[in-house]
Amino acid sequence: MGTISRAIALVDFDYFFAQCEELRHPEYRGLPIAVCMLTGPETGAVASANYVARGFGVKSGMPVSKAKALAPNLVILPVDISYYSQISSAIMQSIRERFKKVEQASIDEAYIDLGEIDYDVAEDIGKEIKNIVKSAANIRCTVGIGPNKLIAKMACDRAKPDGLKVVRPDEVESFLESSRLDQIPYIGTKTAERLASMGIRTVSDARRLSVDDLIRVFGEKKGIMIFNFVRGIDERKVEVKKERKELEKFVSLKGRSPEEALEEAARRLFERLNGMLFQEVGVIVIFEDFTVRTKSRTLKHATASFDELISNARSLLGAILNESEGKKVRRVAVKVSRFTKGEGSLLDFI
DNA sequence: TTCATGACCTC
DNA sequence: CCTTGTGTCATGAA
Repeated sequence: MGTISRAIALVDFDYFFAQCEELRHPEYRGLPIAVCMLTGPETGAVASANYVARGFGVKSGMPVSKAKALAPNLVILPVDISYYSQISSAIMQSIRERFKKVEQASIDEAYIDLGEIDYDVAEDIGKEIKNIVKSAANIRCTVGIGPNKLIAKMACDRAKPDGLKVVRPDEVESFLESSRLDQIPYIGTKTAERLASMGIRTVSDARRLSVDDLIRVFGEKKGIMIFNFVRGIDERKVEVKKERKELEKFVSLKGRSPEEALEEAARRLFERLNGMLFQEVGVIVIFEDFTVRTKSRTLKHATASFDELISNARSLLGAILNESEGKKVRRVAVKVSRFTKGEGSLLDFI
């Protein structure tokens, strides 16, 4: 008989975009595959790479040119989000049919609250989850199980690909101590560097800092979060219905004027809105030197009108361009937020 | 409260 | 060989 305690599972579909492509292109199996966001025929960045490609050192975020240099026979495919969304929805639906408390965290991740449970049983459920994902769409995944979201996530990261890892409550301590600081969610490069500059390099080092010290350096929320996370404490709930808070659409200029690109962004954003009411409009401009400028405006009333969207977006863009004379624009985005329950509904999650 | 910006996540 | 696309949250100033 194992421990009976609350357990949360995180299921994460392995190298999801690339695995979806392997599904419909069996002929590429065994070859290195990179699914890329392409701006031109030869330029862009890797969004997802299969493990054959990763064996050559190909990683997400890497420029396509570099990926090609690393992996000679690299198969380069463009991102096809709507195809991956269909597969994701089918899987998520199957998971929801079996479990009550499911929180979809992204297109390829979901938390499942297993409640108070014997951890040996939880382990079997982990295997069952893997089977559900396999049956629903023939997709391989990794499942992490722990006493909270944090440990479930870290267990999952540790077990990829095609893995299952259970961290029991009494194993949390040693599990954390065997983890690097930057393997803790929300401790990214910047935070890790900041900690390193203070001489903090391991989880044990970080535990020696007081909450007050952490708050002084990282601010209240983040300071408290780091304090708790390095101790394996995480009270976040599995939230079954998460509502989207904002939606934005980026567009590259590709020779057009910023105004023309803005119009396309607004149109495509509006399509996805599907009649949803919004009360805030924003514009984001990314310049050639990668600096970012944003402007946003709260409207008097919530609206679902395209005319209001585009006219506000235009004036915000004008204001930004005015204040940044002559700088060349790379991309523009239109953003809407402050949704209110209207007739409409947002199309698909993510 | 509004607005701007930055950090982080990660396919 | 600097890159593409979203979304959330925190913070600080106005």
